Amino acid sequence: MTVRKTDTKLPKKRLRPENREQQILDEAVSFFAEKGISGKTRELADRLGITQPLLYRYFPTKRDLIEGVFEKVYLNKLNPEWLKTITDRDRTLQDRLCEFYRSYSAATYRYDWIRVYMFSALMGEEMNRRYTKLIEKEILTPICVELREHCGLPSKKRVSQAELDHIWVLHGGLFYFAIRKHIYHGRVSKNFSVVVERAVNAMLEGTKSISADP
Amino acid sequence: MTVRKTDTKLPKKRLRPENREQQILDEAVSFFAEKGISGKTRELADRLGITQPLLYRYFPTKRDLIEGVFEKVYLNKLNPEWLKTITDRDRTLQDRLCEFYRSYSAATYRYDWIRVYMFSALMGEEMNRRYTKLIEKEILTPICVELREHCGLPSKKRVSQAELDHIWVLHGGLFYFAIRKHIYHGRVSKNFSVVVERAVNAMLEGTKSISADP
DNA sequence: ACACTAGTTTATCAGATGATAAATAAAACT
DNA sequence: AGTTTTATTTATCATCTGATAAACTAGTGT
Repeated sequence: MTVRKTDTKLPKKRLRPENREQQILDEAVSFFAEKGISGKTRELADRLGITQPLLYRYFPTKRDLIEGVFEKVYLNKLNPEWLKTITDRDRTLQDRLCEFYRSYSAATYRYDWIRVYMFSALMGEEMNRRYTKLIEKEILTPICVELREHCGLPSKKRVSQAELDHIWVLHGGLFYFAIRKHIYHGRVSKNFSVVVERAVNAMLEGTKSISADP
Repeated sequence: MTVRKTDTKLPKKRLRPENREQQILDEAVSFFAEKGISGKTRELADRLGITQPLLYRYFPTKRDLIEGVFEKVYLNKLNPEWLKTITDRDRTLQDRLCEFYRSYSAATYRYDWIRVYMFSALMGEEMNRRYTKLIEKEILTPICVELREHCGLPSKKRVSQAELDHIWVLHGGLFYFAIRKHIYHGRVSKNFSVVVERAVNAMLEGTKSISADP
């Protein structure tokens, strides 16, 4: 069977190194997000419309490419605005947390991000643990402090593991929405904001309520 | 360098097919949970102290072995007692949910289970989607019904996606505890029961509270 | 127009890996 | 004990896959 060359194939344009590297990295993120880290370099090259050895001009080993993908996904994902939002006591905590999760989810609850994140976590990548610790320190601990204030509790002692775990249930519960969507491919509400509002509202009211009596 | 045969090597006992198959399957679960689905058959055989071709006597292909692992992990994981616990209106909902999560977490929040579950999900395995739907139907929907009762709301209409998503935040939030522990290898509280109690209590109180005013 | 530079392809390797066939030996049977 | 059966190993294959080297050619400068 003869192959008809009727497809609109662009006359193989050459790219400048920096552009080609970016192009490869972009496609690699979406490729490995879909296929997992054991995705084959030849298949990635096919998607890019280039030959497999060309990858090795820009990334000496597959591991280097994967690391590029990880970096691209993990890097600069902590927006300094978030801490400001969370600690802005001129607004209600409900309001602040909803805005934070609106912004945070827009940044991270994406197909590529969620999946690469989970693949790297399963691989035991150091980068993942570092990120989780950073979230605890820069986001969850401040939320715990604000939560104390919201519940009318004193805030002298260090935020405990129990307090962190309590807020992790909300944080992880909302993250799990993205897992259900992008990893389980299950049915989820279209409007995530509504889910956030309800969950945050219930958590705040509930936590205040149970902090009162014992 | 000569190898000293000083190791206490048992004189290669033969197993009956059913025993050997079970032994392989048991080790395969823990092996693939750790290494992921791209774990090599030779390495698995090494762990078992057998040769790699022997695996193929019991499982014609690697895929068959993996499917055995999936089945072993997914099968019979839905305890009929759970539904009874959840719907037993002689007890407080707080009490019922805490007991359910105690039992549910003991059954599923295990290193092997959580990881194989996540690997299979990332592979887009049908088994995973089926399981998730089953959880929604047999566990989460009943909880939503009980939650309506708990909040003094009427329960005529069908449980909505919004209601499911709300309870998914709790369910996923608690599941996320296991993800943090077994996938992220992060620091978590020793006593999961305490986390459950607090989260369930806050959710129930909070949801009742926000169901009252609007 | 010619030569040079460097981005890209072609050809190929070496090791890994899933899988198979034949040889071996432990257990079971007579 | 001798024979048969079959669990297990040894040897090996075909293919895949990450990686390398050399050939090729589009673009650039003179």
